[in-house]
Amino acid sequence: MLTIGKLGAAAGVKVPTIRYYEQIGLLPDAERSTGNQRLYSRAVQDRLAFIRHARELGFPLDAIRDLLGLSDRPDQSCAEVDAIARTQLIAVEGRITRLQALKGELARMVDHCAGGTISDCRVIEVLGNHAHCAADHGRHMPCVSE
Amino acid sequence: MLTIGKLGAAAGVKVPTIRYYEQIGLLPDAERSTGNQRLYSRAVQDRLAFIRHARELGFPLDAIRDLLGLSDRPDQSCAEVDAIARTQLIAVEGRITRLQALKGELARMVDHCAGGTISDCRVIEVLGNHAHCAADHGRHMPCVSE
DNA sequence: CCTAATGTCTCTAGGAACTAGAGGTTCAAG
DNA sequence: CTTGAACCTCTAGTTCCTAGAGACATTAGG
Repeated sequence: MLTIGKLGAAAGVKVPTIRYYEQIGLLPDAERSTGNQRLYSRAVQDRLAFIRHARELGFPLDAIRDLLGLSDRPDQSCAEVDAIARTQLIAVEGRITRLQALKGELARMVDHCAGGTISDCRVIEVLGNHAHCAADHGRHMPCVSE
Repeated sequence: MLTIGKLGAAAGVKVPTIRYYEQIGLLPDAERSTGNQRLYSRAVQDRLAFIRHARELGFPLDAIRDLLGLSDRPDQSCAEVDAIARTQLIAVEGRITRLQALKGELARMVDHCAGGTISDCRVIEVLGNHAHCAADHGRHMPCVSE
């Protein structure tokens, strides 16, 4: 059994964040030592690692709660998880595309910067170009940039 | 010239968010009509679209402020700009790396989920397992954050 | 065994980036 | 000229943490 500090170090999550996750029900109420300190099993460590990764990758806590809820009821069909994962996959691909455009522009600036000025900075155009958008906000809000 | 509502619709940003961006200095104080309503040029629309995209990609407002600064001061010497661009370039590369890791994991989840039940999916393991991380944050090191 | 350092406890408050609401004003269509 | 949508300011709430205060618990060294 791990103390909260060890757990946090192992999962890369700060101690107050762990207590916060418990408070909002994302982690179960921890067992306590005789001195009232929280103790955690390996299973909780996995759960926390999952939450941490999912957060890092942009899932809101509500979505994470859903995913965890699904894996807490292991006899259900995968359809729902599959749908969530597919949706997220498409969004992630769009993000990567746009980040690569931005990366290209930043790299260009760093290259061209040798001794000159930035009069030709085009970062705004690079990310302003909706052609690189994933489908997500293109559908609801038409891209009116021209 | 656009009203705030039109601008918001064009850029996919809610009206109160635009006023908030003005308040914190991310957008310039808008010109006003005779009736005191905000009016926006095409340049502001591009700037707002940029902010929106950058936010979507997970940049904090401070980083966006830096990025916008690159194009706001086109006559400035390269040293400062170069530093900002390099810093942001590293952040972008880190983001891309982690997103590619996520993409792989989501693809894994979709594969494993095909037609099965959740007990086969092992959702927590897939995202919780550090062995599949491209961005290495081993058990004892906190994940690299930007 | 005692003590000092470190870790943990609860609780409250703050911060980032919005978001929603109240109560009032302005604009544009009929 | 009226009416309803869109706008104004201001305050307060939301999400997801993060930091601090003051007190109790655990552990390594002497």
